[in-house]
Amino acid sequence: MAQDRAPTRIQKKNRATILDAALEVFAAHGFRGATVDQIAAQAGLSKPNLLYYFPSKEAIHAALLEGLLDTWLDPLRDLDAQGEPLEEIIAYVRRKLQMSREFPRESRLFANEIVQGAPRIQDALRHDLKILVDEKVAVIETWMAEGRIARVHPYHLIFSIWSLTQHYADFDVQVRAVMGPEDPFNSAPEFVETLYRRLLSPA
Amino acid sequence: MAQDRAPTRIQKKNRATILDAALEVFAAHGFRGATVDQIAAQAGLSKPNLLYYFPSKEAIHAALLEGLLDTWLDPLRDLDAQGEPLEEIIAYVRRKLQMSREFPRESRLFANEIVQGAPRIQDALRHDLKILVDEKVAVIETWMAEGRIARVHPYHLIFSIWSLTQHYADFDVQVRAVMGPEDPFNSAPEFVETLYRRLLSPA
DNA sequence: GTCTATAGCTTGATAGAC
DNA sequence: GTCTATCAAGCTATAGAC
Repeated sequence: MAQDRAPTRIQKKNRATILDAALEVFAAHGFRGATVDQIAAQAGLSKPNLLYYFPSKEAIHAALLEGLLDTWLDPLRDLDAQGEPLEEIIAYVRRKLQMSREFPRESRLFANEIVQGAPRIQDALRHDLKILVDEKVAVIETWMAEGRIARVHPYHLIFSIWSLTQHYADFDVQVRAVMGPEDPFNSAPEFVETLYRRLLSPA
Repeated sequence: MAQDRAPTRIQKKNRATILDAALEVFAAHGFRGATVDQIAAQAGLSKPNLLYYFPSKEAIHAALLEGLLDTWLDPLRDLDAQGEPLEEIIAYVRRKLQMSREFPRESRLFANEIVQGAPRIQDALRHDLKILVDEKVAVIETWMAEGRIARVHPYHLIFSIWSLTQHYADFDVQVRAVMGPEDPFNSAPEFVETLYRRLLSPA
């Protein structure tokens, strides 16, 4: 921030514009592949002006990741231990798929980071992410023990939901290259719902 | 190549060493994030010596991708229309998971490329990949029409196999951050096999 | 707050000795 | 075939005018 006072409207607006531009560029080229020039051009600002709002390229990237991990995990947080097990999980899958559709850039930003070894968010994965997943795995295990959903490895169940749903954002070009003009998001929801109903319906 | 004659043993060995080093570095940092210096160091050569074997960084990357797409699709090519449908698909999933375990660097090389829009292999995706997938989708649709496996969207079925199996290579750090010391590959095969048996067993 | 100009570094690739 | 030295371009970040 340029000053210690509360940000003005212009400052808020410019920071938001920069972050949106940076999301676009980082998602498409990775941290190293993105240049400050590209981000500035995308944001409609000069390079020094952009660096007036953020001290460095690194700082822009960090600001993006920090805000995003929380948002990204919201659908899992909403998984309700008091709800009907199968429907809760299906609803989680649907929310996750919807995020891939609405926020593919955010998904690819994370994908870039994690494929390359998560050098900047490994701590967050080991702490925040692990704690949340462990908590929800406990819920799922209870449901399985009560025979309300079929028994499968709960961690792999969650990984499968992540991989399946994020695939449509992260590997979008490949999916579309194979499917042609048909929009994958038209048919994906029904497929994933069928998959998890058959996998988890009590025997 | 340095000369037009057939490569000597030393040339072959050095080219192989360079490609292996480049795979390591490109997989970990992406094309733009990798430097020729890093690759040379990893290969135990000087930078000019490396560029004696390949004309440019671009050429090394292209050589890697070219050789790899074929290998990567071999498991799908092996899907046999004459075999027992469910067992053929399960065997495909197992082979694919095994490749993620044995060749995680190759998986991440592709992941980096595709997440960033596949600028260098989009043509191969639209031609070679699409042709192969369309052919195998036809086989799967026949099986479904004959009632030998349950009916699901065949393209999404294949995407699900790719995403599920490659997730263990591409998102390895995240998987391990969540699961802790336990090796995900110990329990993954059983999970994916269960998943596809329940999804595809005829009603 | 925003710009032009530029410092200072990293990187891909080449020259030329051995 | 392999090296040291180096060039030219591209990059992040800053200086300083307005």
